[in-house]
Amino acid sequence: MSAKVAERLMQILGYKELYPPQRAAIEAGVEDGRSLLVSSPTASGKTFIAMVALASAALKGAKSFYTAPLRSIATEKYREFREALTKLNLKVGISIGDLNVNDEIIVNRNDVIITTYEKLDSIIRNSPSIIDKMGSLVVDEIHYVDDEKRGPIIETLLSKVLYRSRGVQVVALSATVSNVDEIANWIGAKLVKCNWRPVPLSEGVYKDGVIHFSDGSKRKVEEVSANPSINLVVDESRQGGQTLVFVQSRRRAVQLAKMAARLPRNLLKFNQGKAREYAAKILATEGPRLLREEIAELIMSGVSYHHAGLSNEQRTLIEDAFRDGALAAIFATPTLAAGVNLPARRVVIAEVERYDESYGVPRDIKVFEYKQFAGRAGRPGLDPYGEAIIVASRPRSVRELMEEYIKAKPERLESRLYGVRGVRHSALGAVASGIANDFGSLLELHRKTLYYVQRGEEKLSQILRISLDDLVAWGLVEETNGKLKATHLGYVVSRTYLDPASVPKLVKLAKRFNGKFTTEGLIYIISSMPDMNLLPVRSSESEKIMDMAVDRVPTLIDIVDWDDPDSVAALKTTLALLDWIEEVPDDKIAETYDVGPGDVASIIDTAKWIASSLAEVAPAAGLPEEVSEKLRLLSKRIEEGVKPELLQLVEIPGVGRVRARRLYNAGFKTLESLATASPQELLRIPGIGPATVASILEFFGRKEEAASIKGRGHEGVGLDRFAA
DNA sequence: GTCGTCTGGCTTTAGACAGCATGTC
DNA sequence: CTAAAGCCAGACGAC
Repeated sequence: MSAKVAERLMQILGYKELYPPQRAAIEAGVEDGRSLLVSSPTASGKTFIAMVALASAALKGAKSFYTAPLRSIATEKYREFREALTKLNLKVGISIGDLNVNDEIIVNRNDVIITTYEKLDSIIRNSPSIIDKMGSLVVDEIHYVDDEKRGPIIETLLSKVLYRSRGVQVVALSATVSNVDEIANWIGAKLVKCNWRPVPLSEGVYKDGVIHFSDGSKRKVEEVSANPSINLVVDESRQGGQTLVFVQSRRRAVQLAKMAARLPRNLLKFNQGKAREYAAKILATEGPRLLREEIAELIMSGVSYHHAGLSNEQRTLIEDAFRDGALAAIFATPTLAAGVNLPARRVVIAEVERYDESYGVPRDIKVFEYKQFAGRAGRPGLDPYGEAIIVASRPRSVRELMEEYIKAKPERLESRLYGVRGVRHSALGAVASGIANDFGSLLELHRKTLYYVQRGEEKLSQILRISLDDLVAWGLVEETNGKLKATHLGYVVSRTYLDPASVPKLVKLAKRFNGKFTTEGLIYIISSMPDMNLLPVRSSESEKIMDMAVDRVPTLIDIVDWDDPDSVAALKTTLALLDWIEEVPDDKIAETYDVGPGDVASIIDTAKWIASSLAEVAPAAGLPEEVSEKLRLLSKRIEEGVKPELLQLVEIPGVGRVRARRLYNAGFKTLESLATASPQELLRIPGIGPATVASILEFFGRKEEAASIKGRGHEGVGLDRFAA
């Protein structure tokens, strides 16, 4: 039966024939549990190969796992897999960090489980025996091993699977890189390498009004604007196609989008009706009003920008708008290249230099990154071809860029496990979950990393020794007679998934606070943890931050190390979070701290995770129980963005911080007082409409009343200015 | 003296995973 | 280490 899996999937998906890499993968034995490394361009059908592997193993009664670097990718694949695999009577589940689910239930109830890397790592930590039931593991975007931050997770995650079970089928999917054979060797996989693309790609360099394609052909572009990228957008739009323009800074993305929007109306082709719809949807999102209006206006002109300063909702809307033909172009930072599938006929790489923080100078992007951008060119089934065009900046010659990028081979993938941070994390997880119980087994386990394959035993052993010594010194692991065992604290830290280095940092700061933990003090501790992501501090800004601190958090003045930029950034982040839980409107926060709504959302998300994790860690680290309670409360407040008195009210679906405050101020201070409120009374409160009232009534089980309210029609969303 | 413009120096610069609880988009 | 654009202060010039 297993040999038929691919055929059955073809039928389900309506495929008539397979793409070359798919055929190659079948021939190589995906259906029979062979481990594979599939290296082929974007959109060459790797998802189908993943499906075949997952389904084949699951149909034999084993658990199949699919793991990816981003929640958005995981969600996209979840929908796709569920759609197809349910028809084979397989159950598909997803477990990622922002969904409220129990991993064990998800794993037990489903045949195919979709996760992010970290989530799968965490699942394995909590129950390593899952590996024994694992039939197939698909690791998507495995080239992420080369990522400074996330790479070590993939390596050590995979090392645990490879170490514990020789039978698991690992199907690794990768973009094209030069050392694929080495990667295949690492995971013990057969290499399926293929450069075939579903849509032919032509690559070129644009300079002084002419596109020089790599095949020698040229195309003259009318210079309607002073900006080369915009000329390329207009040129493509005239031919009826869409363009993605990749830039290397947010500001640049915004600026170019605005420039394009000022173009004479007839130069860009896009669906104006749809554009209006999406502009209205953007206006209805959360976040600063000015920013929403700015994007809405841009969309009305058929363009938008796209970067991580936007909220996820806004980003998704912009992507949808592009897919729907409402936009002629998107000007994006590299987020868009890494995320969900969003192809365009033309891709413009507006600049190949990017400022590099670690060196303090601009550097050229990698060939690999260029190929990732270029991979977005050409929509399968829609475009006869795709184009990737690099814009030559003034000092660059066409030939230089052609040699350095278009004709160049992508770089090797290098292990990033050289730092102690990743190894510490992995070692603690291995010891706490019982996968390793002495230095020997720990070393054995880490021999299954790419780092070992590339750097050898000596270096690995050194890093491991240092990491272990740290863990012992911090009281997370005990080493007696060569046997390793996690302490209670070690178990807790491992389970929370915090960086083990959080512990010494927490202990040190706790001492500084001398037993007095105020709300701002705790937020500062949260912001100082190694896992926190901090708001950027401009050099001209530190004085302003100091003034605000004197005013608002005088207790922190002596705690902050003013010479340490990270400490100042933690303070800035603390102030923003404090505003958030004091119910300052989010657009006000974004403005005060000069960041986008996406940045605010990001610190909130991280802070609430760290807060609740620290609540677990604190007692184990010897801090009073009351600190834990405060942290738990704080985590809730950060999640909802409210003062303590609103925590009850925000439990109601449809009631967030704003509506809760309105209800509270109208006298409904508790759930009890709301439970018996009359609908008419509630409707009189400004900002509380029929939909909200219905939701409140439903929450209290007053179904009939809720239904009668719902019947009264909908409110407009206040988007009249865009209504034709 | 006041206003407007030019210029040179200084500043800034991408992204985003993880816990817990509960029968799940 | 190989950039480029915004911003601001100060210089300069016209009146």
